[in-house]
Amino acid sequence: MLVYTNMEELTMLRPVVVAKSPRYREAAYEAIKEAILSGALPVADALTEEGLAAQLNISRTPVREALALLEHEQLIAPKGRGLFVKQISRDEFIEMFVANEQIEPYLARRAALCATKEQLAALREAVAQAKASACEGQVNFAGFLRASRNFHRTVGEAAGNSVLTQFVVRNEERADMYLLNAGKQPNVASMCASNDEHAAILAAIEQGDPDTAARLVIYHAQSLRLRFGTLFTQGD
Amino acid sequence: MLVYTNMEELTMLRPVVVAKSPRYREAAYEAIKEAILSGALPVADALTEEGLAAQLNISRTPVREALALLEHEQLIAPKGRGLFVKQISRDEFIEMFVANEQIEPYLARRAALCATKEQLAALREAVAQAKASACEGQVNFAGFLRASRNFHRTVGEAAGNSVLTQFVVRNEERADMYLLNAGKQPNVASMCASNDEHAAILAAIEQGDPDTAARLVIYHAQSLRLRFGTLFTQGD
DNA sequence: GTTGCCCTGTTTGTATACACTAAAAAGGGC
DNA sequence: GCCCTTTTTAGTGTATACAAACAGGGCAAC
Repeated sequence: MLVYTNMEELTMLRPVVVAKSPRYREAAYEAIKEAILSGALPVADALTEEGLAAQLNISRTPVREALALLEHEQLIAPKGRGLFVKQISRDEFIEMFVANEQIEPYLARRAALCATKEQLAALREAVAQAKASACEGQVNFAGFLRASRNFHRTVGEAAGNSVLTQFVVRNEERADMYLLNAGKQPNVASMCASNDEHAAILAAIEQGDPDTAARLVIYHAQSLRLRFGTLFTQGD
Repeated sequence: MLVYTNMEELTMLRPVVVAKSPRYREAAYEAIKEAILSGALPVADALTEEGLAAQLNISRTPVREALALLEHEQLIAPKGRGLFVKQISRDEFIEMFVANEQIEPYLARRAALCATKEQLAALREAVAQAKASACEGQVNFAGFLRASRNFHRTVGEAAGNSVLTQFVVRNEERADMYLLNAGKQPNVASMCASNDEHAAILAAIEQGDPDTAARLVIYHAQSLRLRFGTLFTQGD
């Protein structure tokens, strides 16, 4: 009862060890979110409380609470009968992109002024992880996106604004869902280029150069717009 | 069972009629959130599931789910044993203030370009409501804050970015909690001045003047900083 | 008087039971 | 064979039951 065993057939949630003080709600929340963000849960299938509970080897109650949180976060949404992994629309994707564009230059600027040694190390680690997922050996798109999110999260933490950081990360989670599920997997070259831009931002932060960091973040956003091509029309 | 009756002694949640399709979770969420944002729930008292359930005349299950959502939203937080209305710290308040400062000029600019007639009417209504709560008759601080939030929410909706709008509104909800509970009630003159600035922003939006709208929003933020006085140090 | 321990009551966290709803499936008329 | 009606059934929403954790108080020992 402490570990959910993946005995079932449908989805493959990553094994999760539940903390000793049993908080199954948290564990279910993490496990389902993880499954969504790694693309393991097909968007077509309904998420039934009972099915998830069986897979996690717990009762419906904490699963239900976890689903309520995920729905609140708009990672899942009711559609007809049942809850489904949310199909992010193109318009929502653009909204989230624009939102982060407004915020991230500020965060990068602050990060260049405030980042600690540990945060710089975490940024280097995120860049390395993304590189490993995209540019070395087998391509792992979900892993690349996760590493990218960690990069942005750490920039936000370094900037010392947890409110903005959480917002940016949640936007990226949902934007990544769009990319994962909308058949928009970019080619390896794009992923590596994006990560190179992260590396450049990191360098500016390391040198404590807020203007360059902000400028590179804006350049990064412009590059992404070019890569996403037809998603954006001029003027957005 | 359809209406919670305020028979109990402790708090005074506003009467809420539950929708016909009984979704008590939603009703409980709205009722508790409403009570928090109107200052009816004292921050000192623990929110017990059973107590709230008794007041709402429903069982613990939907109350518990509503509390989980509110905790996720950081309107309430566990402290020792039990959940409490969250005491927003000065630092968090500043974070939220800075966050909105980054975003609202953009929203005002877009609103000036895109607002519909209905949205302009809603903005006028919000300004009038705030004026009525602050500058006419008995002062109603919670009502003033609610009307201000409606103003910002409508600007966001007019800008056509629901992601940013929700973020801004949630920040203001929590910032207003700080103001409500930290003994920071400004005087009537400040409230009226703030609302006059809203009226000026509205005028710029009505005239379809994005530059002026954005400039006035920035001025509004600066004015708020001055009114909050010692909360901010230079350089934030 | 103080300190440590146990007991008790309260509250949470999870499981389960039950009612109701809506989708799916079976069956019958045309 | 197709469409409409009826029945079944899968799944949700809520209530309740139960176990475990924790706080507080009382009591005894020092």
